[in-house]
Amino acid sequence: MAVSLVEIRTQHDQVFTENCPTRTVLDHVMSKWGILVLLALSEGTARWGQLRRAVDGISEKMLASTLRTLEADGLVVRTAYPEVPPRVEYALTARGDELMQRVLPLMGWIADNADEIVAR
Amino acid sequence: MAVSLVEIRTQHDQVFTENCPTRTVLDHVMSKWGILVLLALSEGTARWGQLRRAVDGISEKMLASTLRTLEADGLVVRTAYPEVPPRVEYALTARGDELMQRVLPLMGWIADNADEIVAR
DNA sequence: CAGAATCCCGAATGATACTG
DNA sequence: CAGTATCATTCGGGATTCTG
Repeated sequence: MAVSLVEIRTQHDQVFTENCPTRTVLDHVMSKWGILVLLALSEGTARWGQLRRAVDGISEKMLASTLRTLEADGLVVRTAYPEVPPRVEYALTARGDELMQRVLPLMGWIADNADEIVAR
Repeated sequence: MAVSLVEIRTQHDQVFTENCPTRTVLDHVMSKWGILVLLALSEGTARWGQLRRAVDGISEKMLASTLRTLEADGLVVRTAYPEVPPRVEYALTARGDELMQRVLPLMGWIADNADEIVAR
């Protein structure tokens, strides 16, 4: 796995420039809510209401639009069950799970170091 | 190292809630420009002009404010040399470097998968 | 060269109310 | 329960100009 920017560049000539697909993915995944929704889903399948409570502070509007973006990116799957009352479940796709394997160590580090960083 | 949200929670009771320091760090590091500036610096020390060119599309205003935020967070050091014309160098701190060790695998994965994700 | 200061617009976000 | 619709608002961020 590439562990330096130089290595990444050896395999991609146009990385992280404007209009590069990587910028789009960055915007979706690293967005304020995107990463928190993905984080919540990293624990497993969750329903709309669960996500709303798990992602502290998110509005219904932002949860909806974030989920739609992540679903369009193929990182999240939405499953609606034809029941009354309605039940809808969200889960990571295989690709989403792969992504979160890279994100979780980062989130762990942030959780460990946030106090010191913000304190200064 | 923590590799799941459950593990992270065992060590931190208030993780990723609103008003939690982690949210602040997330906003700084995962911001549109923050991560790209950090990425550019992961290759080593760089001057203002180099950063401006390395981070494609960034305005002077955003470069300045991003650098100030990252410096205040202790992730970047600024060194000004008392010369004419002025020379200023930016570099990752030890903490910044530690952070980027977690970020780079993620960026590599994004570079590898961005095309497929956006194509859909 | 390396910024700081100002002005300003539009997209992103939030709050609220409503619906299948 | 799981959303959508609408409106009000903020503020990220670009363009421009100026300075040590």
